[in-house]
Amino acid sequence: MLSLYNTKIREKQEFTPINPPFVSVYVCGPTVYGHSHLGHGKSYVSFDVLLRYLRYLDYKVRYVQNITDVGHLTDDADSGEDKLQKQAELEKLEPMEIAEKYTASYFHDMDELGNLRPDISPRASGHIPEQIDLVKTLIEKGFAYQVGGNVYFDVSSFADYGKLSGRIGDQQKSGTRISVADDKRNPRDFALWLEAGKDHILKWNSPWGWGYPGWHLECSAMSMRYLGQTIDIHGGGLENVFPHHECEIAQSEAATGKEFVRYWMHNNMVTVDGRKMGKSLGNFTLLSELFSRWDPMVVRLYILRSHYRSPLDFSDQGLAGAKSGLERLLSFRSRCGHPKVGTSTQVVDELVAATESDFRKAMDDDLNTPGALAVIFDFVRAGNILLEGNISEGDKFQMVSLLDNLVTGVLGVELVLESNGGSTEDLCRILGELRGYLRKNKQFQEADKLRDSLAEAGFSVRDLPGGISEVTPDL
RNA sequence: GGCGACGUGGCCAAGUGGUAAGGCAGUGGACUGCAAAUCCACCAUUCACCAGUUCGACUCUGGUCGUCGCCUCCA
Repeated sequence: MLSLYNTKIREKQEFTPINPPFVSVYVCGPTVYGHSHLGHGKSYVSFDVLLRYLRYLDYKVRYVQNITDVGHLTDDADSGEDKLQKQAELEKLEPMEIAEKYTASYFHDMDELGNLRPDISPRASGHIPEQIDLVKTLIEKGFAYQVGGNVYFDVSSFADYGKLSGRIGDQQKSGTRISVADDKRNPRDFALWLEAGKDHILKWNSPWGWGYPGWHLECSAMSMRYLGQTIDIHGGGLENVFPHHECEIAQSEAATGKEFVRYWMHNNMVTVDGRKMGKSLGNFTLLSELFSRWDPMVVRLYILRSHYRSPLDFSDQGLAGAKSGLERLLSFRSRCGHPKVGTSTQVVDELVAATESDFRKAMDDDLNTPGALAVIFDFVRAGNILLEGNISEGDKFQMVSLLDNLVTGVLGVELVLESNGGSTEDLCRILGELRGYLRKNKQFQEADKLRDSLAEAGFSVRDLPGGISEVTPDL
C-alpha cells in the first residue's frame, strides 16, 4: 500500500484516490524566462517517479503541469516588472518569444532526463478568462475586494489561511524590505489582479481594467479547469509552501467551498556547499552544462540516490559516484543481452519475485528511491553470480524484464545505450569477436592494440571466460 | 522574531523501539596472457552532544551545540 508524506498533516499517510483507479496530479511548472538548472531537474525527476510509480500500480493518472509565462514579478511588489518582460528587454525579444524559447529549452532538458511529458502543459497566458472568472467569483462571494484597478484576496475572510505552512499568527516579519502596497486592507492580503502600468506589455482587459493576474491565480484556475475542484495530489518545491500554495488553497477553497487538494507533496532543494541553489544566489548549474560533462542518466541516478524530501548537496564527487553506479547497472544489463522468452528456473523466479516485492516495499514508503536502488543493487550482485554459471535464455529474460520494469519503467533510468539503428551495437559485437579471435590465437599485441584504440575512441572491452570478448560504449 | 527541516563510516545515503541497507572510494584474495569487469573477504561496538523514558534507543521525550530552508519571485 502506497503511503505518501502529506505536508498538510506533516506525516505519512496511506494514499487513496477520490475516484480509483483515476488519480489527478498537478505539479507547479517552471516560469519560462531562463534555462533549467539542477534544482528544476531534481524537482521534476522526483514527480516523474511519482507518476511512473502510480502508473506501475495501475492507476490511471492525469498529470497536469503548468508553464508560467506571465504574471510573476521580478522582486518588489511595487516595481510591477514582469520577469518575462525583463528578460525580453535583455534579449531584445518579445515576451512571448522568451516564453517560447525557454519552454522549448525546458522540455528538451526534461526529455534528456527521461521525464515523461505531462498529459497537459497549460500556459498561464492561455487561461486568462478562467482566472478572471475566478476573481469574479471571489469578489461575489465576499472573499476579495477591488481597489482601483487592483483586486486583493481578503485573508481575514478565510479562516484556514496559514494552515498549510503553519503561519497562523501575525508574527511574520512583513514589510521590512518590501514596500507593502498601501491600498491593501491588510498587509497579508495578496493580489488576485493587478492594474498594468503604461509600460507593461503583458496585459489583458478585465472588469477591473487592463491588467494581469496575480502570482498565485493560474495554478488554481488551471488545476480546476483540467482536474476538477478537488484534486488528489498537488506537488511543488518546498519553497512554494508559503506563500504560493497557501494562497492557492485560499483562493480555490473560498471559491468552491470544497477541499482543494488531498495530498500536498513537496520536494526539497538542491544545495551547493549547504546553500540553496537558485537564481538569487547565482550559484546554479544549468542542466545543459551538466549534460555536457555527464550523461543525463548519470544526473538522473544522482538525483534518485537521495530521497525527494532530503536536500541534495551538489558535488562532482557525488556525480562521479552515480556514474560508477550506473555503469554497474549498464554492465549487468549488457551482460544479459537480448534474451528470448523461455522457461525459467525456480531460483531465478524467486529472486525476481523477491526483488520486485522489496522494491515495492521501498517505493510504497513515500517513494524511497535510495532504498529501492539498494534492492536493485542487491539484485544485480545476485544476477552477476548467476551469469557466471550457465543460465538459460528464459532466466535471462526474467532478469531483463525485471530491470526494464523497475529501473527503466519506474525509476526512468534508461539502461540500453542509444545507438543509431543498432549499427553501434553490431559493430561492438563484431569488434568483440575480433578481439576474442586474436586472444584465442595468442596474438596479444594485436589484441591489446585493438583494446587501446577502442579505449581511445570511448569503448570498453571486457574479456569473458572461454575466449569471448565484449565491447561496450562508455558513458 | 515566527514557522519548519536536518546533523549516520573517507564521500554520498537508507533505516526511525530490538541490536547499523546500499552506492562510491579503499584494502586483501579469486579469476585473467596482462588489464578491465565480475565474485569473495575486510571496511561505523556506533548513529552531533548531554540527560530521561524503556528489559532494550540511531529510532521516543527534554535540553545543548551546529547547519539549512521559508517568512520577497524562485523547483
